[in-house]
Amino acid sequence: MYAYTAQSLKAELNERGWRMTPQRETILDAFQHLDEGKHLSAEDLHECLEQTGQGISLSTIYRTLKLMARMGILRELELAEGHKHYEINRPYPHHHHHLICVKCNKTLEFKNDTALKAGVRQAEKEGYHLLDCQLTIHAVCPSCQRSIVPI
Amino acid sequence: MYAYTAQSLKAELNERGWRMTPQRETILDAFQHLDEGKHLSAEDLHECLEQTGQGISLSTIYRTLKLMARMGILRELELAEGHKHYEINRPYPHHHHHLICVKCNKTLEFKNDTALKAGVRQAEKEGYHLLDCQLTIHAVCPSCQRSIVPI
DNA sequence: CCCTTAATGATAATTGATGCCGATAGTGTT
DNA sequence: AACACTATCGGCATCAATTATCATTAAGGG
Ligand SMILES: [Zn+2]
Ligand SMILES: [Zn+2]
Ligand SMILES: [Zn+2]
Ligand SMILES: [Zn+2]
Repeated sequence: MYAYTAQSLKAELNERGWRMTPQRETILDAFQHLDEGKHLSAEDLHECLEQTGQGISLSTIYRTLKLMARMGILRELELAEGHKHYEINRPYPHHHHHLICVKCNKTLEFKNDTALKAGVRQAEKEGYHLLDCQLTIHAVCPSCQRSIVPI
Repeated sequence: MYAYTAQSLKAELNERGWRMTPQRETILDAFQHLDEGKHLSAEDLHECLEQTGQGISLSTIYRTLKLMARMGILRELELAEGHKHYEINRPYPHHHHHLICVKCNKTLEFKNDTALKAGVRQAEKEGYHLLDCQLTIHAVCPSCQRSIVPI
């Protein structure tokens, strides 16, 4: 969980016999310039890059998101919309968690070092190499509690 | 997050103008008798009930799992296999979290009251009605760290 | 017991994600 | 700088998990 640059990503890829490509750099760059609190799905990213004239095929987007998540560069989030979202995996003290309303899908971010430390400690204890640690809260937000809409 | 019975489920459903059905009771019962550490997908549950002669259509299974998750009776888990898993949402001190190897999908359960409390406190602070709180750790297990298989 | 309508079951449709393959282009080497 | 090797790309076909549809059934309140 450290901050990646195009250079350090290339180094890590080459070390494993893999390659740096313009597409991978573009995608890393997109996430590095994404505002805190924003999360992109594969489709989101695809459209977003299309609009800035940096179009990348959807296949490559899916492949790269999965690759970067498994390298620990991106966090794979299961919010409440039926598909994965991604954000860059910033180290402490930027690390945060998510509070999700299951009715309206509104998502709040919050920080909690205790939970983070608990995750780090548990991974260490079991000898696991940590990639990401997220405290996810499913709940009903105040306005949805008042609404009469079923479930 | 309290322990449901067929009676209390019926009461809560009726209160919202919904109905208790044999299928819903069967599914609640299946999860209540599931060993700790077991997680079922919709397909798993479908086959499992089929074998004990309590067959329920897959449509109803999907509908009921989603309903119960949104009522807070079941926890919806995003493990590492591309489809959702469910388990009953037991209150403290049975409440637990998951440590997942992203390479082999092996999943360990562990308890951590600190993380649970942090989640409860955060939900309260924002005025959210808590349904579930899970600390999910994505990592690489010791044996997968030694393996040469790419990512 | 009856009426209203929520819920079921069977099937079709959707869709997020992956597999495939010929074409392209990084990387290490000569 | 040119080359060889092969990882990666783009476009498209495919898969599998989930959702939508709708006629039929049955729960629950009066
Ligand atoms: Zn976030
Ligand atoms: Zn809400
Ligand atoms: Zn569990
Ligand atoms: Zn593993």
